[in-house]
Amino acid sequence: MFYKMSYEDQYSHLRIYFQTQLPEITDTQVEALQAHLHPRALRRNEVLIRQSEIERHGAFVVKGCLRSYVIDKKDKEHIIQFAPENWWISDQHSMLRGLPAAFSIDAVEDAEVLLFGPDFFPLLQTLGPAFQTFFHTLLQNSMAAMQRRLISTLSATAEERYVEFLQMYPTLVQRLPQRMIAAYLGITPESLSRVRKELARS
Amino acid sequence: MFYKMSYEDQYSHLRIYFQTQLPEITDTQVEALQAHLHPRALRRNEVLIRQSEIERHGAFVVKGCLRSYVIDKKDKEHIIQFAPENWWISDQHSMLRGLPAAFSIDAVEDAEVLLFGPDFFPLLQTLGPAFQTFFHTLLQNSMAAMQRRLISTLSATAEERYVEFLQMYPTLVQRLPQRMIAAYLGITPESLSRVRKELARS
DNA sequence: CGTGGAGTTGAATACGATCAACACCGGTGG
DNA sequence: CCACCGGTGTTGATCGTATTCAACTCCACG
Repeated sequence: MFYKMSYEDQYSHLRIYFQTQLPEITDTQVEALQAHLHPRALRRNEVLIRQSEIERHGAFVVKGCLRSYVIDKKDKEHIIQFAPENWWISDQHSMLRGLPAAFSIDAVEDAEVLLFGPDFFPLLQTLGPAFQTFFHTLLQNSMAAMQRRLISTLSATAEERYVEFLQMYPTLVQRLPQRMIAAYLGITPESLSRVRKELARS
Repeated sequence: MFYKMSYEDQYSHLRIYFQTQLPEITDTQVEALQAHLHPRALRRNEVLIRQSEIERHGAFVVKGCLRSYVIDKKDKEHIIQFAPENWWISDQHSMLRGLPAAFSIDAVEDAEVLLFGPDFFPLLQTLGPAFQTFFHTLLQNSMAAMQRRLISTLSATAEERYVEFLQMYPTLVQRLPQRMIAAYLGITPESLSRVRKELARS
């Protein structure tokens, strides 16, 4: 049975999120944000954005977990990002330009999200510099995280990367099937299985 | 002999850059930018930012080529980015927060740069939304490029990645020593040498 | 029930790393 | 001016890590 959170709950979740992140936020500003964020429920495996199609929205995750991923020429799946509660996930690059999405986004678990469209970013400008700084900082943090991950991919073994992943997302790990962790780390499910076996031995 | 461009030339280069990227820019705005950008000449191999140290500036490259890179625990060098003419290079994440730099930046060739400090970003806010959008877009493009590179690193062979690199930076390749291309691709110089040999055969 | 996906294990393979030797400059100092 | 030297790139032989392919178990779910 799929539990459905009420929309009021989703918005109150959003309000708490922003009040935590931006304490000086006003009720008026929260309402303006709500007006541009549309609640939607996703079932496990349900696809929100499909690679190569033009779908101009992104999501704030209220509950559950989403992922963005690509399928390469060799039909292998590569996960770019996991987005559990309170994360933003979107392909801003293509969304803002109306280009085909560079990757797919779907739900790893049953999820509740708030969708936003291209109109969301102009809205931020009207809400003052604190908001722009906030989202700019989010983007910078993503960038820094992506750089660390790239270096790790270039320099560390499968085992080292798996251990890093465990440390980085200790709670998330338990919610993800192993084949997805493997797809995130860039190794085969078989290799991950062996790595885990080896770690268990010690 | 190290040719030194006059500072006037550097600023005129900057003006042309912005007039191309943001046609509606005014002379007043360009002057405001110039006031926050400080010319500096770099010799080949000269270090601008040293990993783990707090150095609160970034650079716009007028001439020559810079690179950002990290040294991992195994003493291997990994290049994050090359920045030839008209590129911005900095560690915004640590610069804005006064944190130790996540990576080093040095000059691959003799170079002329314009340095900016943490005061540069507040300045942009005063220059209007077009500037914020412009730099936001730059950051988004970097992010998209980094994602493509991550996927490529996870899914493609050394040879495929080298060919991609050739296509992506056809002119730059000739200016870079092979060991740096190897450090960017995440392979050893020996492997790159073999890849090139193999490609030459066909 | 029983069926198909997820995870595990084994054996053979491939790709790139490592270590070592050598050729080829380009720059420096005698 | 030339001799030398360190860094760069090349080539060969060997090794290690992860992939591939295949078989099997175990649940979760219809």
